[in-house]
Amino acid sequence: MSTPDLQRLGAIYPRYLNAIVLHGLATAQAVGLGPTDLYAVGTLTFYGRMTSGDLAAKTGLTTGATTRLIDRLEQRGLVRRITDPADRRRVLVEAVDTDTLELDSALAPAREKLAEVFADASPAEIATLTDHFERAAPAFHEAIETIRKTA
Amino acid sequence: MSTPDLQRLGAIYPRYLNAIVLHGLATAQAVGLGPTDLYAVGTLTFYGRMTSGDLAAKTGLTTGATTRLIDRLEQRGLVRRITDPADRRRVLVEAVDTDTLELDSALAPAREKLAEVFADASPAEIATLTDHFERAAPAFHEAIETIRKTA
DNA sequence: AACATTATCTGCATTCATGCAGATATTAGA
DNA sequence: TCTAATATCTGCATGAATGCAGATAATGTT
Repeated sequence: MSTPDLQRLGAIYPRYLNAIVLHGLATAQAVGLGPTDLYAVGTLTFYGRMTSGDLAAKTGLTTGATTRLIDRLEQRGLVRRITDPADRRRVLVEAVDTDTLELDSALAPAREKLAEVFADASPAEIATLTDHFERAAPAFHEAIETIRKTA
Repeated sequence: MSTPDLQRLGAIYPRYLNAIVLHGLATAQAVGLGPTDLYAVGTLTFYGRMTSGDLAAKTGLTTGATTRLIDRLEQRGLVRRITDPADRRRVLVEAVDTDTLELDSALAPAREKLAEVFADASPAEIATLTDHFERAAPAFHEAIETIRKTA
């Protein structure tokens, strides 16, 4: 690929990521949750129920801090604790699906504006973007693990 | 565009955004900064010097909290205060360019893995992605403003 | 010149997330 | 059965980010 292409990509990409994270922080603030809390809910929603320990690993918190995190989220009715019948030491945590969540209204502006962006894309372009997202998402997760191991 | 396309996009996109924000949080933790602090530096880096008040608006903090934020970042040598000669009440803040920053090493894993993802894309696909990023970034910024006004 | 407005900073207080170390409950192994 | 290992929880303490209200300094206005 040619250099001008890469230059243009290199110029916008960090700004793009910056904008997404800032939007994530603003969203958390809007719903009155800490960033970690909000994105823990997201993790549980997208990846399904998991043990408290697994959630601790995902978030990078200690198990004690994770207990408290689950406490906060449970109190808000965002997640639910289920004791694992197979191993009663373990606690499975799962997101409560709540479309009633104020989160929806906080995400609405982004949804609307992004809908416009995607609406102007051809089917082929949508496919290209989707392919990219499908590869980039796990890449970020791997990077997170690497960062945690290194640090 | 066809429904299957949109379904696939709708399935991956929230996970993709979740991954990016989680990566942002992990990065902040790795460099020992709060999320707000790290992304304030990013904002200053990408958008250039601005007044303390403008930074307060961008971050959604009060001016008092912003003063403290700048204090923290200045103490770390990440930003610099410059009194505006035209209006000496004002304080311009700018990012100190420091390639030496440990931030670079924290971002390295993501950079490497994303480089692989982008390397497999054709020039046309890169162009599609770049176009998208260029439109999505401002969309997120607009969404942030809308959220703040609403909340 | 006097006053109002604006921009940033400070003192004080509060909230909250988090770590750490030890406690408890459960399971696995010898 | 006794002991070790594992998973989560609790008590305690701490640090850190933030808001708020008032202080300070500079500018604009009449």
